[in-house]
Amino acid sequence: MDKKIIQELIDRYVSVSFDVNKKAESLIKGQIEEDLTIDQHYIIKYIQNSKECTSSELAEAFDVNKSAITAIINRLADRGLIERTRDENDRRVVYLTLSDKGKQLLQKTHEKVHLLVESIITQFDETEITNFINTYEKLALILTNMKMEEMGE
Amino acid sequence: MDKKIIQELIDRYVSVSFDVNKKAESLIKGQIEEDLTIDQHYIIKYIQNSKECTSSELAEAFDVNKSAITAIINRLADRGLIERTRDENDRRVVYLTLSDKGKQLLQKTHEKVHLLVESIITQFDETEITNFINTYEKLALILTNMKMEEMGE
DNA sequence: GGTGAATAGTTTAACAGTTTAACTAATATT
DNA sequence: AATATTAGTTAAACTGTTAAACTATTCACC
Repeated sequence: MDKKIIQELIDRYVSVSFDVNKKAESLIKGQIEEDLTIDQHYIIKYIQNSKECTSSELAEAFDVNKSAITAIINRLADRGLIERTRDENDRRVVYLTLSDKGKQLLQKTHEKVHLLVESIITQFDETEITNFINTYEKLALILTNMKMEEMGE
Repeated sequence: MDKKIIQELIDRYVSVSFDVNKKAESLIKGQIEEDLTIDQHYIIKYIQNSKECTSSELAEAFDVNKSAITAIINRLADRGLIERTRDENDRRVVYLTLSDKGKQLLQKTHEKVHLLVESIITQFDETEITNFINTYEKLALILTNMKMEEMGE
């Protein structure tokens, strides 16, 4: 690839990804139910989609210290959205699950976000958006590999 | 478009964008100089690229209240990275500029981030990445319009 | 089988970022 | 001239974050 073209692509990518992230985040904020923060929403969502979720897994997934997770989980547990259950075989481990209240909250937000994303996605033609998501997923894979290499060092 | 396909695309998009954001952010964190936070980095970057930057403009661009910007700018000004200058014609307005120290810091990070993004981008072929960025920019445009409609309500 | 290392999670202190509301100072409106 | 609007700051309260020290449990292995 030509050097100049690469430089231009880099600039465009850096700029557009910042832009889209900011705006998408602010749109999602608008869809979230009842005073949940965006981080709390993502934590709840992750717990729902994970089979046996632990604090360590969350810390790994969100790339923060475990104590940051403890703080968030405490707030959500205080509000009755999350429940903690000790593993009977390994009593160090605490499994996190959503309460019914937590599930309901997530469900409402999930539907709203889906509608929002749908209203955006359908403005593209199918080939374009499919290609886009395919490349996006390749990018995710590359980033995962880079992170793993970084860990391995 | 078929309903099922749309649903699948939505799920994939929501999932992959979360994934890429988390990982990209953590990679960028690793490139930032001297204890700047990622928000501080983006603020400095924005000030550099804007002609006559004010707190109000930053608050708009980052979608937060002006008082949040004041707090960040205070910290950066205390460290001598940013300077404030009052507008002589409208003395309510304060222009924000980078000090030499601030510019140097940004430059170093900028180079590192560029190298990082370059090492990623060059793993794709030119057509694919160009198409990807084109679509990404369309998406940015759609989100901008949605935000503007929201404001207009 | 007991000792030391590793693991899961919590606590605490300190700080960054955020919102809301009240405020100051300057400019615009009428 | 009086009133409203605008730019920015301050203060209080909260969320998210790290680093370091801690508890409780399990693992390794001699």
